[in-house]
Amino acid sequence: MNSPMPKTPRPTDAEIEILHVLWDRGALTVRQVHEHLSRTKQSQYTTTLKQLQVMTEKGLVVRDESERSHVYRAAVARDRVQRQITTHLIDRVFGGSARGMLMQVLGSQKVSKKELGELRDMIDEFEKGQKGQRGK
Amino acid sequence: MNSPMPKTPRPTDAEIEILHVLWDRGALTVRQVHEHLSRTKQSQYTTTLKQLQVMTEKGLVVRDESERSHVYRAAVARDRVQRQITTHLIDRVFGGSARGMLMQVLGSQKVSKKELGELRDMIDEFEKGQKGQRGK
DNA sequence: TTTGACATACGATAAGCGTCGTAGTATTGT
DNA sequence: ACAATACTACGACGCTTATCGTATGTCAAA
Repeated sequence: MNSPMPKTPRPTDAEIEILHVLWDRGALTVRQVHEHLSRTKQSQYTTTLKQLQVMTEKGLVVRDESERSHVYRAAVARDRVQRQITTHLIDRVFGGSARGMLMQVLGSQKVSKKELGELRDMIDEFEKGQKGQRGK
Repeated sequence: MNSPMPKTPRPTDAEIEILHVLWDRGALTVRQVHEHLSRTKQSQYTTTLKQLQVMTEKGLVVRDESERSHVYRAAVARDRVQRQITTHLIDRVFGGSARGMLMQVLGSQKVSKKELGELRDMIDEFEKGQKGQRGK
């Protein structure tokens, strides 16, 4: 059988920034994407254009060329990318231990008390839902 | 007051691989580091050497040149780097939401049932320990 | 119909990363 | 003493990322 999933490359930081815009707003023209980016950072229009063109080649976005102003939309799902990158981080930085990474996040100041409560609820959910999951 | 923390740059993937060796084994010569790396990947000795030299300039490792074979050790703590990189990921990929990232990890198949239990214990720990933490 | 606003295409550049070869110097074994 | 061995320094190369300028095409308004 041939490869079922061409498997897009991990997006770079700049690419993720663009993907966030597309994930949030759907299909946009280059100008619209550039508009949103300009709120935070400052860059030239052609930079955004070029970025989108490269991302098209990588398969990260798809382009509708039927109109004069091409319309782009994300070709990769947000949670797919989030998982892809997170998995890579766990492997490289935490030696493959998801538990190690969770401890790190819990230990840092990035999670509030309220969020801890929510998190425990989530865990209860998962424990209930997934019975015989493959353990590591 | 002057800058209190020179703040080392985020290590690259290749650099992290080397740091793991140093973190696990303490102070090593280039040859020793290269030995360990050779178990997994295949590369030339001078590649490891150059890498270590660059890392020295970046402040990621420190070098003892008193002997002919220089001895390197990590200049950045493992958990510091782990936090640094994880924080960056949360910011760029999850829009600053640690909770979002935790959900992603919990949702993926990377955490076994047993680990979920451990994780809840950890949460209880943290909830008990840190009373008035600054919420997000 | 000419001109200006707006699009895309594409080449160029600078910086960073990973990799290696080669040169030069010191150490050691015969 | 000298050849083989081991070590560091360093330049170079190919690749990717991020950024931009310029060329060129299109369309509508004056």
